[in-house]
Amino acid sequence: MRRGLEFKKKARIIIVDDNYDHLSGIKELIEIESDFDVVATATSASVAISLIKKYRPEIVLMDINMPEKDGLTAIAEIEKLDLGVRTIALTGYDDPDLIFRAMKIGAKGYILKTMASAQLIYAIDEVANGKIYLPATLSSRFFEYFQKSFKEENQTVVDEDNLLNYLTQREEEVLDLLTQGITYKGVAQKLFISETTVKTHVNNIFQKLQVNDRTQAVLYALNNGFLNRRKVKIAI
Amino acid sequence: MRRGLEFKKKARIIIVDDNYDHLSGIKELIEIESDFDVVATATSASVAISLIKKYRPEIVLMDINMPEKDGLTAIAEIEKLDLGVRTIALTGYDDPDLIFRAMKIGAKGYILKTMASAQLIYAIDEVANGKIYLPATLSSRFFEYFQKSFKEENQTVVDEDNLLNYLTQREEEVLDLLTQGITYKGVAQKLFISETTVKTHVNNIFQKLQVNDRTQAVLYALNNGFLNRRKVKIAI
DNA sequence: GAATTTATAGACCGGATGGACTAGATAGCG
DNA sequence: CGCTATCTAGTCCATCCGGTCTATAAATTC
Repeated sequence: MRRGLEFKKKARIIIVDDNYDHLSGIKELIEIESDFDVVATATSASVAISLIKKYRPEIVLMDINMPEKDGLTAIAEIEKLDLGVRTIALTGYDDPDLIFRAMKIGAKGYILKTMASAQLIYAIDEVANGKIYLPATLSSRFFEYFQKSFKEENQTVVDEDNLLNYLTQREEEVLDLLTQGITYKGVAQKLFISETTVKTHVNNIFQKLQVNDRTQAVLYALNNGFLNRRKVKIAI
Repeated sequence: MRRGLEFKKKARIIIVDDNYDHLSGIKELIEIESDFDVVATATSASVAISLIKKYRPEIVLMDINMPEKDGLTAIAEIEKLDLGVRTIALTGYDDPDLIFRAMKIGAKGYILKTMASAQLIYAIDEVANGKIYLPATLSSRFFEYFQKSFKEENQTVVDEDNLLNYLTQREEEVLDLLTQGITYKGVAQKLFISETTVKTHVNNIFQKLQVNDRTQAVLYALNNGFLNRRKVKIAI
């Protein structure tokens, strides 16, 4: 909408697939069924990256299942180049972990090879227009995986027989300051209590967390979600 | 498909919205346009939770923007109950952060009030069938936010003027052991060097990281992705 | 070959930390 | 009221830690 120039500009595409038959199949499909311009193809990730540097396409269709350098690593590298190239992962598997990793490293779309050709064209269109596109089915699978991982994280962090639960409020305050790398004297000043009191609290903390020194206490606190406790309640 | 019983079973729904007009509007819409069964409605989150415990619906439509207890907190609580209730967030805002937080805490869908009624019915249908549903537009926004957060994470962790980069290999080994809560004597034994050597290394580490003690050094290391350095390369 | 960096190690010192006790004040519970 | 938990504070003592300075061998760089 900004300028007339951008409007009818064909998106330029590079296709990467180690299987040459698939490659030419997809190429033909795109050339016949759509308005996009396939400027190059590659059967390996390393060649693809050279081509991308050379042609600076808008879109890259990347097969994930390739020998040698796999597609995910390739996508990560492309993202690191930061050329504004938008990559769509293309694969036969709808494994949630694969989808998650692809989206995490910056893929702008994820399409199954078994999907209808119209879907592929649509995906390219959406991605070329700056959107991120996941078909509803895959999106659903992604979110299941996404939510499961968060659920597990919350459980291990919040629940369980977390020794942090045995700390009194004052002890938590002291530990909180310790996790900021503050010395006993500093803690005493901040809490307006004597240094010996701090030491008493600290020793009790050691007992309860079953550790021997500050560093271990701090590490225990960090590894067991001490800092997250408040956030969980306030932020969500 | 499994049994005749499950096939035509109407999904039972509870609707929550602090605005009574919206509430009845949505209720009517669902009753007229779909086959679902609105078993109850509520204008506050706390009432809603009681009703959910009582009626055990399959689906809850939850308005996010409510005074008192907000919808996100309510969704989190419902998820904690673990009753198998599937919640769909319903709101006027397509703020990516809101979408992200809703999906993170376990919402099974996210619909804008401005969307067509057919979309709402479709969403309920999908969610009732065990899927997670985000309209393509919102899904796209979610992923932008999702990828941005990962990109930032990687940048702050890997690059930048990270003082950890100035450490020698030996110093890194020492720091690594310190981040495990090991004492100087222990480090000396593990590395087969004298304790005074460890102290020398540690003092150099303090200088380079510009900190004053072990705890601060460990905290610096953890906050600046010391442990991730290896993982970043292996995992992806 | 001289200069620099890194890893090693020692001495000395003072302050910080941790362990083991004791103990008073306060608040809550049965 | 007595019991318990919590917060407070103290003493004594041994050890650990951090600061500073010096020094040697090996490796690297110039």
